[in-house]
Amino acid sequence: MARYFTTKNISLDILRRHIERIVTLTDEEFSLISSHFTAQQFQKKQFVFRPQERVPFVYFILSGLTVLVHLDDNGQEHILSFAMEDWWETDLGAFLHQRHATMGLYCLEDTAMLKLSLDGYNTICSRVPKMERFFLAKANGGHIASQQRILSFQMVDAKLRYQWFLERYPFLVQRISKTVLASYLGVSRETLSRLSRSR
Amino acid sequence: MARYFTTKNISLDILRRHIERIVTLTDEEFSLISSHFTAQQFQKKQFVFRPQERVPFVYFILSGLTVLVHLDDNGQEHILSFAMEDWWETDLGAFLHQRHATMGLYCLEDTAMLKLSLDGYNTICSRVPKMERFFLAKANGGHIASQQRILSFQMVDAKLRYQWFLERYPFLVQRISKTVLASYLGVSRETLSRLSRSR
DNA sequence: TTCAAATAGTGACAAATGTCACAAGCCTCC
DNA sequence: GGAGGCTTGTGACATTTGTCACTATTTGAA
Repeated sequence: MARYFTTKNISLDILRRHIERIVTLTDEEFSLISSHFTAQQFQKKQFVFRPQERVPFVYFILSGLTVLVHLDDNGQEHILSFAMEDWWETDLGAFLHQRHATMGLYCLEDTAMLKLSLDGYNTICSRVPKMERFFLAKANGGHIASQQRILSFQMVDAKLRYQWFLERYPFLVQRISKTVLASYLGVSRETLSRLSRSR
Repeated sequence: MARYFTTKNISLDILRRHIERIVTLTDEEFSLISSHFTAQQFQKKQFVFRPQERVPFVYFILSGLTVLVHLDDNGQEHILSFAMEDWWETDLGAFLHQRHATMGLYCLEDTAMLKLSLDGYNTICSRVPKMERFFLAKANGGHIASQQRILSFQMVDAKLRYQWFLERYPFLVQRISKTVLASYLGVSRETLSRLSRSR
């Protein structure tokens, strides 16, 4: 039991440091905020949520590695984004509008998260208004990152996208399979295999 | 002069209705908000801002049609998004972080806008905190739209992207050239030409 | 350890797309 | 009305990428 509380407190420390990079908080404010988060663990190859399910939470990742995955009509998987330590992830549309998920959140590694419900999210925003600024900063950051990724699809061929990925996320390349990387880059596994050979 | 004020007031009515779809405002709140906006007109083929320039404003479009364009090292243009009546547009990264633009905002038609500076944006957010919720809603909407577009690049070939565009934006198809559409879809002009022929 | 499943590499071929070149049609401005 | 510019369509060909089939290697679980 002691171990449990220790772990939980460490998690909350990580969360607080993360938030305070954007807005500063009093102890009271943070204790109100943190009361809405719940810790949860997932194992490698587990889904946090699947397509078609409800998505009651947004997840703050403490450790591990997940992918946000879309399955198309042919059963093919497409990876929208990776999320790891210190990142927030969810199916944003499904979470905010309380709809069924169009994507799934899948763990590539054992992953520890703090989850926050929409109610908790709204309560936090109304009780600690500056948290709206925090979430706004995160949303803007996500939007900017998505635009960069759109550009990478329009501008450059698969080979250059691969090289960019190597430069930008060298630490990730170690942790994921080529199949997963191919799905993120939007090319077939075979094509990626040839790209990594020819340069 | 009378004409000018009339036009301006109509513009502000549009803005108010737009905001009040998300949050309700008192007259005092709206007058504080609107005092930070300035009307500006652009002609067809004009740049609102170019790559490498500063982007001091976010723009709310009253009428007309613009594209957010990126120029790559080969001088090729790639269209990130269209923006028309009732949409917000800017180079978000450049605006928020006061950096040089990586994209340009170009008018495909004569366009009327209301512009808002970062100072004005921050003032509005601190004086009328619920506006932070409004901007958060817009940012989230933009993020969700960008993710959809990433999926469209990963999932489907150019032909299907073209058909989706036809279904989703039939009104836009009337207003833009095939060359511009090709750049948005991420294919060459010639390929698009062949797609529209074969169905 | 051993066997099955997952992962990765590769060759052959087909399909999709880009690039280059050219011509036809349309619009605008003088 | 004509000249020039912009847009569009199209053919020929090269390149890229996907798909399929097969094999080798690694991983994981019994």
